[in-house]
Amino acid sequence: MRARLRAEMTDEIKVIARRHLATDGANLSLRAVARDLGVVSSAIYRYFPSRDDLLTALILDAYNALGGSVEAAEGAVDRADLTGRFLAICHAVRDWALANPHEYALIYGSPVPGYAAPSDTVPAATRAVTVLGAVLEDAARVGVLHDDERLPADVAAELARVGAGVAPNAPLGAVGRALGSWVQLFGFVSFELFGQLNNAVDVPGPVFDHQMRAQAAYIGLPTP
Amino acid sequence: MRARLRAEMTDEIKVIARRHLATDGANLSLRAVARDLGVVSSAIYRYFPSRDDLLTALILDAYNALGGSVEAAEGAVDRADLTGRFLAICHAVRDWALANPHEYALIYGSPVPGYAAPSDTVPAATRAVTVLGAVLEDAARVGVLHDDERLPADVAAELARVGAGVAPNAPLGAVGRALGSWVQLFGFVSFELFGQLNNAVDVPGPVFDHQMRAQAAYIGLPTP
DNA sequence: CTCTGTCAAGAGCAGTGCTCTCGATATGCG
DNA sequence: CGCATATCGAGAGCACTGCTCTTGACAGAG
Repeated sequence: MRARLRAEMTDEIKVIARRHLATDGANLSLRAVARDLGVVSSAIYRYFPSRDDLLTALILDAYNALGGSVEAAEGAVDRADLTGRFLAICHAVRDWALANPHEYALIYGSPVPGYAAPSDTVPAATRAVTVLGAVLEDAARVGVLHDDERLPADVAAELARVGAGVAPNAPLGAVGRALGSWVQLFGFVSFELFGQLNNAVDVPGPVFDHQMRAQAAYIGLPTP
Repeated sequence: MRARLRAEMTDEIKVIARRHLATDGANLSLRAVARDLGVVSSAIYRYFPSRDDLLTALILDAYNALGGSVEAAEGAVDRADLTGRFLAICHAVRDWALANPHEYALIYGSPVPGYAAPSDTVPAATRAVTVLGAVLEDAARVGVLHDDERLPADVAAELARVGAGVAPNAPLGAVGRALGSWVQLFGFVSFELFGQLNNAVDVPGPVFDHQMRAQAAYIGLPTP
């Protein structure tokens, strides 16, 4: 009972903090949140030991929101349509990022100095890439992925580590190409959101879609 | 004479600010810089109208430093070795970023909220990508680049805009693939620097080199 | 009914960006 | 050379920040 009030208060703080995040960016002011909540600043410390802990909670929520979006979008696609599932993942990431730019910046932008993400954010952060791993794994089971024989030993070792986590049965060459696509996906979204595409690409949407389709083919996913 | 003292003071402020940037991250404290300089905080305002203007100066310097590194690295490679020039660019970007992580975060990380980069940073920001454009242009002149006939009209239009700035004679398909490589390059560096590769890739160097070699081949640069 | 634990409020500390005023000092002009 | 002017650093001060500590009110348990 008392615990439920506490949970409601915690949620309300996070909601208002998210709203401030959307308007004022990453430099979140505890006092401003407290003002909006009609409460004195020190009261916030009853629920979050420090501003960094509030940020950590928001980061965790952001990772889970993104992961949930990706899971939902990919889950709505026919299991046999591997390229469609891949594209659903890519667009889910971009759409979520465009809808929540500051939360995206919070988790994929420059890390807050002096702030080290606690290790309990790792599982939440892994949710999205796990979905890609499942697509890769399904593609490997169907046998459409080809390998790359010319992998240097150290590269192969690293890719094996990467693949072991998300797609243990995919050929290493495909893991490498998928890693490149993953990096390109977030590189594109970051460029678009952080203004690096200004004076270059006016309407990024179609370009993004085309790039990701090309990546699907490059990974080796069948073109429907 | 008076002007030279002023220039020296301005430089000294930027040097100390860069040092603070390297230790404390992006939340640069004017007062701390003033303390290190043995001067009262308000004196800084004689040289920079605001903290944002100091940041802008640092951003401009960072863009130019990165651009200079890229130009130097690419310039040291035999003109005929197109893939070598491409790889030199990629490694120059990553090496500079690893050597100056906070300055990299300043220009390619999440933008400071409420801060809009003035338009005079654009030419400096363009220096690096211009070098890639020159490689692409040389490759087009030699005739090694192939096009992609299946470009949707809107994508082709955007790629034409991109290509017009840096490599007007390269086929649009190659421009698109190069754009993808560029995005992947910075995506990789950002992932590595911002800790997104933790728990996945231990030694990113060889993986990076392999990915960029694959990109060179994907763009269509000749494999030596 | 008392005791205990939880809560918000308020004061206060050290730090921040920024503005303003006030002397000191150097520069350029007559 | 002498003076007016422009530039400079120092200092005080404002409004704000995260955070700590103490104080007093209140609800639930025994």
